Parts: sequence; C-alpha cells; structure tokens
Amino acid sequence: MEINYIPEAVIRRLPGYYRYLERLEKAGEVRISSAKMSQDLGLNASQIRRDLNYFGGFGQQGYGYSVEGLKGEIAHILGLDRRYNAVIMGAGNIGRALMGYNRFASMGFDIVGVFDNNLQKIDGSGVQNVSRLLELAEVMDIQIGMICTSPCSAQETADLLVNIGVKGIWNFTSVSLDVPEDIPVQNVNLNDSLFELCFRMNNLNAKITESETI
Amino acid sequence: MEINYIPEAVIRRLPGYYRYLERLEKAGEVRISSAKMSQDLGLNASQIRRDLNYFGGFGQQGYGYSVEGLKGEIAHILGLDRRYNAVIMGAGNIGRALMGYNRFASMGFDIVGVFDNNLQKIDGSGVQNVSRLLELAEVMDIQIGMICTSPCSAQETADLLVNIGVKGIWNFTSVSLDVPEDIPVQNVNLNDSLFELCFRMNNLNAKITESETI
DNA sequence: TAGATTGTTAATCGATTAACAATC
DNA sequence: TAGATTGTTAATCGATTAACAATC
Repeated sequence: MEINYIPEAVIRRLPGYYRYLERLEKAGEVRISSAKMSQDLGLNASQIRRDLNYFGGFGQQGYGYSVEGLKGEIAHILGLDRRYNAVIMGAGNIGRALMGYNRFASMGFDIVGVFDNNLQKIDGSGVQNVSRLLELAEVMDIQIGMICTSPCSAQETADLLVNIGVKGIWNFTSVSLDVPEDIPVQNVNLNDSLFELCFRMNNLNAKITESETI
Repeated sequence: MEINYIPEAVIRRLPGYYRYLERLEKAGEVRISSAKMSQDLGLNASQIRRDLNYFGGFGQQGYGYSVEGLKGEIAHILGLDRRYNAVIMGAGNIGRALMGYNRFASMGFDIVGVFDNNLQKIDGSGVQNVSRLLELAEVMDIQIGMICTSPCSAQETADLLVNIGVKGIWNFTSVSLDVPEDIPVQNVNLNDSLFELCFRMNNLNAKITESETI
C-alpha cells in the first residue's frame, strides 16, 4: 500500500500530453520517446516520464511509448473514453459561443440544452427558459453544467445544477462558487487571463532588476 | 542590489487579488488585513504578505492595508492604470463573443478592430477583411492582438501581429505560437480546461488509493 | 503604552531534474 | 548481444508556511 496522490502540476499537464499525442497520431507517428516529447513540448524528459508513471508504466525500455497506446491511456485517465451530457446556462456572449462550437460532440460532450432566464434570448435558436431544466433533468442524466450567466446569477445557477445532480461545473463567471466538495468546479476567468498578459507585457525586464537594500 | 525575480505562482495570483480588492472597494471597505484576505481567498496569510512584498511594503503594521491604496498598487503592477488598443483576429464563435463583451473599455481595453479572412463574416457587423489591418496599424498603435482564428491560420496571424508591432498576444487557439521572446503570449485553452474538469470528475477518490507494491 | 498586524527569516513541503540501474 | 530508452532514486530547486521581531 502506498499513497498515490497526483500533484496538481501533473494534472495541469495531462491535457497538453493528450493534445500532443492526438497530433502525433494524426501525423501517422507510431512510437515516441520522452526525449522527443521533451523537445516538442518544452518540458524536461525526466518530468514527462515521471508524470506518466504516476498512472502506470506505459513505456517500454529501449523503445519508448506507443503513440496510439499512450493516447488511449491518457484518454482513459482524463475520462475521455466515455460521453458526457452537458447543459449551457446563460445565452450571453460566452454561452452562445459554446453553443456554436461544433467540436464538442466529437470530443464526447453532448450539449443537451441551453438555458436562460431572459425571455428575449429564448427565440428560435434553441435557448429554453431555465424553468424547463428540471423537466430535462428528469429524463436525462446531465453530468456537466457550464455556467455562462451574469455574476449575480452564478451562485443560484450552481445551486440549481447541484440539485439536478451534475457531477462537475465549468464556470465562466468570476464568481467563486460554493458547491459540495465532491463536485469539482473548473474556473475559466478570461479577465484574469488578460490581466496576466498585461503584467507580462509591462514587466519583461523586471525578472532581474536592481533594487535598493536598505 | 538584489535579485528581484517574481515567481510564476505569484504572478498567477495577482489578478485574483485585484478582483478581490475591487469587490472590497465597491462594498465600501477601507482597510483590510492579510488575515481577512486569507479567510476570503482561501490562501495562507503569510503567502499573501509575501506575495505583496515582492513589489513593495504596501501595508502598515498594526493596521493592515488600505483597500484603495493596495488596489491602486496592484493595478499599477498589472499595468491596468493605462489603456490598450486591441484587435480581434477571427470572427468565429470566440471572436464574436469577445466582440460582444462590453466591459473591455471600462477595464482599459479598446477594441479598435475585428478582422477575418472569410468574406462571409465581413457583413455589416463591423468585421473587416484582414488585409485592412495594415492600414489600421499605420494610423494607430495596436498593443494587443487576440487570436481567435482556426488553428491553421493561428501562426500566420501571429506573424502578422508581430509585424504590426503588437506588444502581447492573447491566444485562444490551441496552437503553440512561435513569436519573438519579448512578446508574451497568454494562452486560453478551453479544451484543456474542460479535459481537466473531466479528470477531476473521474478521479475524486484517487487522491489517496491503495496500490500494490511489488 | 498595549494591541494589532506587517515584513521577513527560517523551516517545511512539494515539484523538478540529473543520473543510472533495469530491461526491452 | 549492443544500443536505446524507460522507470525510479537521490539531489536540487522553488514555493509555502510558521514564527516572530519590528513597528505602527
């Protein structure tokens, strides 16, 4: 028996590995070494091997990793070898962008409904009144809720999603949501991302500077 | 003289501090202690004080920090005390969502153009042909390029933005852009974010598990 | 002054990397 | 077998936290 904790830093790198392996597979590559991955991804080769070994020994000494095999393993680790039903909450700018994104289905995510509380947005485009979410939830298992509402509706929307039994929340508002701890919330904060860009634009020379020591 | 390197982890927390202080200020709070910030933000109080002290001694012993003063300092650190001209490249789902976001201006970002190479998207909505970017760049200093194109146009769009002299790139494609090292690229990878959510949905009990030691 | 809270040091914790034995 | 490359250990590096002297 040993402790099998996955470091946060490793979790954040997993999608990148997956994306890279998909690209290799499309390019027809059959095998890949940690040294080549290191070059292409800009990560240390030891780190890559160590990351993968948190989940299992997927490689073969003297050979490397099978592209197809490793991609499959990572898909399984991420849970991408199954399908998810998802609802989009809020049909504003972001909600409609997600609605229009036509690659969700091929990645395993079925958008089974888009809801808003603003009657003006409930036109012919398939957006429904939020009050109809309960009906849908009765006939369909909804695993993911994507929150794209205004900040002031974010928490009540999260509560509603928890009530209908979603297993995870993708949160595009900057509100820090209060949900049971067994329901992961993945935050996408575009403002924060833009601010971080600004910081880097303004502090290029600040990595090493002189400063007075009193 | 001392080395004044800002850790990546600190940089990532800065926008969160800023957002928090804005909220406090709106709520009419005048002073704030690291202990209260710790509670509200779920960060260690020592860490908060240490983070802020990379940039200066903004607090006062026995008192704490002035909400207005600290917010101003962080705004300055992030470069939010000035304005930026930005262009949106690509009028697909994400590009149009950014176009419709009406809070950029109040945060200091003026969207001075939206460009696409698909003539169908150049309708009455203000989207221009990408060939007209050069004209605009001649009469206007464009600091930020937001890339929302298809993956296959991402690198050439980045090259174009570098040519017209942008100082930073906000990249919504999953393409790893090759640009001069003095131009920061901030990546927003929504697929990666969704995959990370999936991982957490599927590995809630995996933090500590039994595993065979051979 | 007494109480409160910062700024900063030292200790701890976690993540990265180099090195190499294991092995395909 | 010889060469290549993994899996894993030990060393290093960086980030977090506890503790407390400084000081408002």
